[in-house]
Amino acid sequence: MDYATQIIECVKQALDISADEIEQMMETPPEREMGDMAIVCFKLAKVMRKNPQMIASELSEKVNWPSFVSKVETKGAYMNLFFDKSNRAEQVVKSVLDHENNYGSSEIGKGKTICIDYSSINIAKPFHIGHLSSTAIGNSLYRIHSYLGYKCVGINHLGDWGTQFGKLIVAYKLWGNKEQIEKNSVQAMLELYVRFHEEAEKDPELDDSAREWFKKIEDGDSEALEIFNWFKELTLIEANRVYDLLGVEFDSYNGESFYNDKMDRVINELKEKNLLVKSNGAFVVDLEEYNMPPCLVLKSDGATLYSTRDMAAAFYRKDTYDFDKALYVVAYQQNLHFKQWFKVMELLGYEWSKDLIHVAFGMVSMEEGTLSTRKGKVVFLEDVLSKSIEKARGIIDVKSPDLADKDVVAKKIGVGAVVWNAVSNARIKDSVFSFDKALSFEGETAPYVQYTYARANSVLEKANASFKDVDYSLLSDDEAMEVIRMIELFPEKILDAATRYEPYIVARHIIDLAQAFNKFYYERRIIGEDDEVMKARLSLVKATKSCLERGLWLLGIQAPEKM
RNA sequence: GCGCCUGUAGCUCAGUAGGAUAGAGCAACGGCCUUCUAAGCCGUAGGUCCGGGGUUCGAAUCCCUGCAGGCGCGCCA
Repeated sequence: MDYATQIIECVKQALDISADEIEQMMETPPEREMGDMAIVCFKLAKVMRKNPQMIASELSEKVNWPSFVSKVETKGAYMNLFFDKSNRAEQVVKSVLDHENNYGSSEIGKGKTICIDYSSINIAKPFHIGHLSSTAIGNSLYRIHSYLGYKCVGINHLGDWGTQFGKLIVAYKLWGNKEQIEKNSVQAMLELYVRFHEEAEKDPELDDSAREWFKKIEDGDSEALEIFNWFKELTLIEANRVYDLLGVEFDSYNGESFYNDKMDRVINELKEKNLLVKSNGAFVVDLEEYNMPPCLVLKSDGATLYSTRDMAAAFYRKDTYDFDKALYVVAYQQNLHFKQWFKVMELLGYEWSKDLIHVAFGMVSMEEGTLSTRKGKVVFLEDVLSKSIEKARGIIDVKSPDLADKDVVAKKIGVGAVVWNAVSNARIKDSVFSFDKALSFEGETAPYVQYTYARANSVLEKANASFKDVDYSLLSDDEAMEVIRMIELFPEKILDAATRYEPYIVARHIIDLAQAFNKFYYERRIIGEDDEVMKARLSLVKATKSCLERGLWLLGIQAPEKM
């Protein structure tokens, strides 16, 4: 039984209220000096018709506190409980060391499946910094949920369908050549795309011919398909370089084109259930009753739309994976889109429509304005990563000239610093991209956590100690206790991150842990102290190291042993 | 016009399902490397929690309203 439930039991015996009510009164004090746990008595004032301060002081005497509570202090309406330090240190540190690689993991997701739709890049378009959020957040949610026992299915819902491919083929046939595309890949495709839009302004006939070529793709024309598939292949080769750098993997690359022949079910069901109405030549589902504009399902020329495809994909995923939840890690610009088709699924009568979750995130813009593929105003993610790695390498050359595997370490740090930008703040926040910020290695950053990790590792390597018969009462100093407090909180932070689909909760927490550790490291000598003290402190170092590594891993960031 | 989101230190952000004196990082200033990695640590300074009402013993947090910014609103995705 954990501390909280034991305390609840004891309080319950002295007071005639439910465990739930007691739990609501409990909280962690803002400052460590105030104790390890607090019970707030304001709420009792009304029921007991006494002032809360008196209630607190009377109650503190009345309750028969469990043995691990070493002291109870009342302060106003607060009863502050202090726990026995060695007991607590032992419980926390041991549980990390006993579960070296899975502290904080659980089985709450056992037998459940979660589909996560993330990254979802477009074919023939650059993999730019705007894709970092979806990719990094999705990857982190994948890891967090896996850690909690869920079976995850990572889906890269490729944008490989639409008239833009007609445009691209037209542009390629008019101004492109094979060598150039082979050589510059997506960059060359992007140039063709940009040129198409420039020329199409002068010559609107280009748009017609683009539509024709897209029709050819749809109809399976061999020349059209050959070019299209070639572009797709080249784009994926390039994207995979970035995914390799990021350490991101997918279980499926089924994108829009995959669902092209799976639309009938959506249309038929909507017809059967009388949800489809004709409006201005197109077919829509009316959502006025739900205070939303109509959801377009079929264009007036009979072609399907984005929503249609998403619904077809949802059916396919439910059939194939039987998910308990399906997450869509997609920018908030598409809030309405998701709200609409989720509602349509509900109207179709599928109770699992409640399991469809749009995990929205904020916009990344450039200092000079928004990103625009059409104008070619983009920053390639690969370039950002390369620059970051290069910067890390430069710092290593100065600070750790004797380090082995400099390039490997530089990669971990450089990539970590960039990924950190996407997973360290609440998803919904907009951000403006700048190299200075993206490549920051100081303060609240991944390199800071990585540095702390490497530091901890270095101590452990030098000391080379055993962890048998540790006297945990030697970890009673404030700095050690603060580290212990952070480690203790780690598991619930992971859970919190999962329920809110917010990786930043893990990120924030490992920063707090790293800060606590660095202070401990600075204030308390580890090696060279009395043998028993050293052993106790080393076990705390080891536990910290393990938590930092797990935390970084959950965010999709690697931890170098040395840096 | 309607809908959704955001507004906390100069800047970037936390603030635990209303609770104790609102916290970090960056930038600024001042300290700390003959001892375990200074990518670090300590200190100083910096706040009308956008404004105004309300609910409550108690509000950055909940409700109403105003302001500012962002996003979205039928044949793109």
